[in-house]
Order: sequence, then structure tokens, then C-alpha cells
Amino acid sequence: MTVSIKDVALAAGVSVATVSRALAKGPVSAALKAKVEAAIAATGYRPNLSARRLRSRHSDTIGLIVSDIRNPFFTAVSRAVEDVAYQAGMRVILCNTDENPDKEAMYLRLMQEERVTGVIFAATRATAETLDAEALGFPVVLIDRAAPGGAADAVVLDNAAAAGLLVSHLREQGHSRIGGLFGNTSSTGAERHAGFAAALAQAGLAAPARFVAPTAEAAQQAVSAWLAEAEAPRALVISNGLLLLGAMRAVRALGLELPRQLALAGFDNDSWTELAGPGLTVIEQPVDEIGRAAMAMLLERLEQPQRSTRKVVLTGRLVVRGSSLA
Amino acid sequence: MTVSIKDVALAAGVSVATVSRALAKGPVSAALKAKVEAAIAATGYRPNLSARRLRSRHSDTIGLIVSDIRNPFFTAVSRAVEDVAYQAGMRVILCNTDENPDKEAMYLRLMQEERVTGVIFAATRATAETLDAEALGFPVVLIDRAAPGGAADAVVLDNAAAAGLLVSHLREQGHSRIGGLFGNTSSTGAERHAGFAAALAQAGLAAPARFVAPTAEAAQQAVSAWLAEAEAPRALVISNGLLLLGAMRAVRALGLELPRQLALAGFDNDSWTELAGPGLTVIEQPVDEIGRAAMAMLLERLEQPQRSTRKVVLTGRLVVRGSSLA
DNA sequence: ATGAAAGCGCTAACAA
DNA sequence: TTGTTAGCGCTTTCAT
Repeated sequence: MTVSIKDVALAAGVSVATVSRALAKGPVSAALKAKVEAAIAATGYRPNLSARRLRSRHSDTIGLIVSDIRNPFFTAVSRAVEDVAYQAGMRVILCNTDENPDKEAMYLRLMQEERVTGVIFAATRATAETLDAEALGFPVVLIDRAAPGGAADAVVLDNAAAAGLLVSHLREQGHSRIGGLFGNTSSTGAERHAGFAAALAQAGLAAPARFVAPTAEAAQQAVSAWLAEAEAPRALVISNGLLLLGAMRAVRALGLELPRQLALAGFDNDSWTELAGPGLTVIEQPVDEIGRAAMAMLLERLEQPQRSTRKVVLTGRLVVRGSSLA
Repeated sequence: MTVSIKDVALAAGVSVATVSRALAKGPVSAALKAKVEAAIAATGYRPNLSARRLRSRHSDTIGLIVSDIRNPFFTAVSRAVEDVAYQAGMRVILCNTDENPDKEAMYLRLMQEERVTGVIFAATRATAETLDAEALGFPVVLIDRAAPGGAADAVVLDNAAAAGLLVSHLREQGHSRIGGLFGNTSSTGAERHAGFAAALAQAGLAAPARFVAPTAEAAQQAVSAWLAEAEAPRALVISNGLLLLGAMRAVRALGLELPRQLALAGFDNDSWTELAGPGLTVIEQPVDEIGRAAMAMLLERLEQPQRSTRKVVLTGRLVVRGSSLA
């Protein structure tokens, strides 16, 4: 039925050890190696990775746990991670948690059962706070959101600075009634809010903010309601690409003209932001770099399990488009 | 070091078989089951999935091979597939081929080595034509693109009809100089072109068409060049979401006003299409249904390996927006 | 350089 | 219901 290394050995007239060595590029004479290769071709043999992992005790697999792969930010990061991983001979298991702590716990358990080499993880705040990398049995690199107190390695954006960049830009365009919309499950939302609030405080301005579930629908609803109020902001900072999508839908539904009636600026240079309305002003995250840096940190951590945790902080780039211009 | 079922058995004072049964919800008395669970908690035991797969001879894993997860169509399909799969207790391996036949071959080999239960595969035309599901050793369900002659199960859109829908719509809006842009690597592009050409032929009109690599960049370039020509079309049908993105960038770069100077209609109701310009008229694919149907077909095929191959043809829905209105 | 043999952690006969 | 035992296919000593 299924052909094993034993069948190959038999067909080649060598021992299973020799076949294994030939496969692993170990010390095998050219003559035997040729015989083995012929036998593999003749039998149609394919190594069984489960057996290999069981015996060799390394899975060469990393887990990538994100909230939702439909978010273009995570899609882009995951492509970068996968490309690097496959080049390094590692597989990637991708999981979507929908920002649900129960699912996060479930997938972390799965990662243990898969005996993964390591995990790259965009955790909710709740999980990041209680994460115990020691107990998990594999290294974890957090992306997008960091753990408090440097409990784990992390690759993040300088969220506060980026939010400040957006506020400064809107101020330069003459805005003073600036509101902010943020996600309520991640530390990222909190950090961006902090930067937003600090920048406005420094300017002596109020910093009205709202927090919503991290979905386009929630954002659309929140923005619609907010803009209908008497003291509605004239400019809006939106904390991520998903929320920005919802905000933009609200703007369209209300028939508002950007930037005349409302200035809009947000996070994530998703491909559509350049095409919507007059183009949306956004903070571009270095998504490829985030993926690469996370993989690199994971590999470093594997080599030096004891070194102290690090946080790589990357800088966002302000992309100015029509939605925020005076 | 790593705790195995043996350690649990020892701690619980039972045999390894009893632990295994307790884990598999086999016949175990409540008393022993409690002891086992206590021992698992005490030891922090986690089953080793590699060992389980090796011994049980089923991986409970399905492979999902797409061209590029950054394409929102595949992102959406993959989410649907994963949700169904995880509910059915299966894990998913996701691979990106970038429409590269070498990568396709490599990942199919990987699937064999993982001893996957089955594969859902968006193949290039080249690979679909030579696909031999028998030799692979696992069932394959093609998505988005079918194999000629029904060589494998498939879930596809009625591409020709959908393209016809777009042409009819543009005709109704009074257009007669209608051009089409299609991808050059997939059967999907070919089918959409066929439907496009047939619909225009029936109307007694010319059907100028161009074929490009399936990237936004190639589309942008092709559209820019085409619209600069003397006999440029006044309406454009674009074969998928990625190409549509490129086309839209070209439109913006040229400063064209939709739909006054150019009518635009295409495939894939990606979230941005409602926000770009006056909103883009598109064919919406039932992405969730595609994912679900593919998983369902895979499971059916596993139960009935011998039944003849089937092709599930789903219907696209025309979503009319401003980009194509007279 | 090659082979014999042990055993990774688990499930599935088979016995009891 | 429970325990004993034989492998699943592979890598890795340990000999030779």
C-alpha cells in the first residue's frame, strides 16, 4: 500500500539507515546514493513527515496566530512570514482567533500538541497580559501588540508616535476639533489612543475618543452616530485599516465630502485607501519588515533561549493623501 | 523532559491504553477517567500529534493551495475553508504558489509527505491539465479553476455567464466599444474571456481583449497603454479583483472620471470596490459558499472514492454601482 | 562508509 | 472495562 523507507531499502539492496542518510545528505558513497535514488523513483517513495518529526524531535514548524487573516495587515505580514519560513525549511500553521481569548488558548494548546518550534502571535490584550512563554514550551514573538513588562519578545510599531504624526498633520491642516476611534481589545488600540491624547493635550486641545469592537461594522455604526451629534469632530483619526473601512462606509452613507466636510486619517496603507474618495491619509506600516523581523527574532531566541526579551519598535510612515488636506 | 502518555499512566496508576482511551473518549470507567484527568493536569501532558498521526495513519489535515493569500478572493475562501475544517476537527495547511507551476509541484509533494487527507487547490491551467489525482494518493478539489475533461472534482463560478452579465449590463447602458482584460495563467481568465467574446459576438460587436500576468501592476500598465490608443474602448470588463485594482490605479493616474469618460466593471466584490470612485460595478462571487462547497466535496469524495467526478457551478451576482451607469 | 537495532509517543489488536 | 504488546516510519546510536 503505502511505500516506506524499508521498501526503498529493499529495492535498492541497502539498509534503511543508508536510505535515511541519502535523504539527509549524510555520508553515503556515490554508488549507493545513485541506487537509492533509483529505488525512490521506482517505488514512488515519499518520506512520512509525521514519522520524521516524531523520531527527530523537531517539527520545523512555526505557528502564526492572528486575529483575522481577512485583515490586509495580517495577510501581508503572514505572506512575509511564510516566505521567510519556507526558505528556512520550515512550515507555517496559520490560525485565526477573531480576537477571542478562548480561541487563542485553544490554538496555543494546538501549537503545543504540534510541538512547534515557535510561535508568532498577535494576541489580544487579555492574553498578552497573562502569557507565560516558559510554561508554553516554545518561544513566542508577539507582533502588532506587545506584552506588558516585556514578558515576551515583540515586534511592534511605535504606535504612540504614529498617532502623534497623524494628529500633528491634522493640526497643520488647521484642525482643532479632532476625534479618535480605537479598537477596544488590543494594546495597539490603547497605545494609539495614548499617543493621540498626548499630542492633543500638548496642543491644549480636547481629545474626544471612542472605543469599539475591532470590526468594520462597529466602526461604521460608531462614526455614523458620532457625526450626527451636535459637537461632532471635524477631523477623525482611525486606529486601523478595518475600522477605517467602516468609517469610510459611514462617510459615504452620510454623503459627506472629504476633506471639505470631514478630514479623515488613519492606520494601514491598505491597497484601497489610495482609491477611496480623494485618497486616504494613512500611516503605512512596514508589513514585510514586521514579518521578517518576527521570524528573525524567533530564530535568534531559539539559538539563545536565555537572553533577555527584546522589543523591536518599527516606525510608521505618514502617507498624505487628499482626505486630510485643507 | 517532555511528558508522554507513559508518564501520565504512571502518575494515574493505570496503563497507557487507558490514558489513550480516556483521551479518545473510548470506554473508560468514570473513576479511572477522573484519575487520568487529574494526572494530565498534574503533569501538564499534551498529546503529541505527530505520534498520533503516525500510528493512527490519518493526519486529519487538509491542504489549501492558492496562488496568493493577499488576493481577497482567496483570503475569503480560505477563512471559510478553515472555519469548516476546524469545526470538523481538521487542520489546514495553507500554501501560496504565486501561480508558479514549480511551486505548485513542490507543495503537492509536501502534501504527500504530510499524508494529508485531501487538498483544495486553485491550480494554474498548466498544472490543472496534467493533474493526476490517482497518482497523488489523496483527493483533490479544484476551486476557481476546473480541470479539462472533469479530471478532478471542482467548485467554480459560471464564469462565462458572469462575463456575459457584465457585457449585457454595459450594453444596456448604451456601450458598444467594450474591451476586456483577462489573466493569462488560469482557465478562469480563459472562460471569462469566452463569455465576454460570445456575448459581444451575439450583439454583433467586436470584442477587443488583452491578456496579462495576474498582477495589479501588469493590469495598471496594460490599461494605461490601452486607453492611450486611438481606438481605445469606452467601457472595460476586468477579469478579477487584482486586475481591477490595477485598472483603477490606471484610471486615477490618467485622471479619468468614471463613468463619464470610461465605464468600468469587473469581477470580485472586494471591500474596496464599493468605496472607489463612484463605486465599482462587479460580479460578486459567493466566496463563503465556494469554501464550504469545496470542503463538502472533499468529505464526500473521501467517503465515496469511486464515484465519478463532479463540478459544482455557482452563480455570480451582478452588483451595479456608479462606475458603469450611463 | 555501512548495517543492526533501539525507540520516538502513540493507537489498536488481542487477552483477560 | 482494563492491561499487554506490537508496531506506525523514521533517525540515530553503536558496531563494524
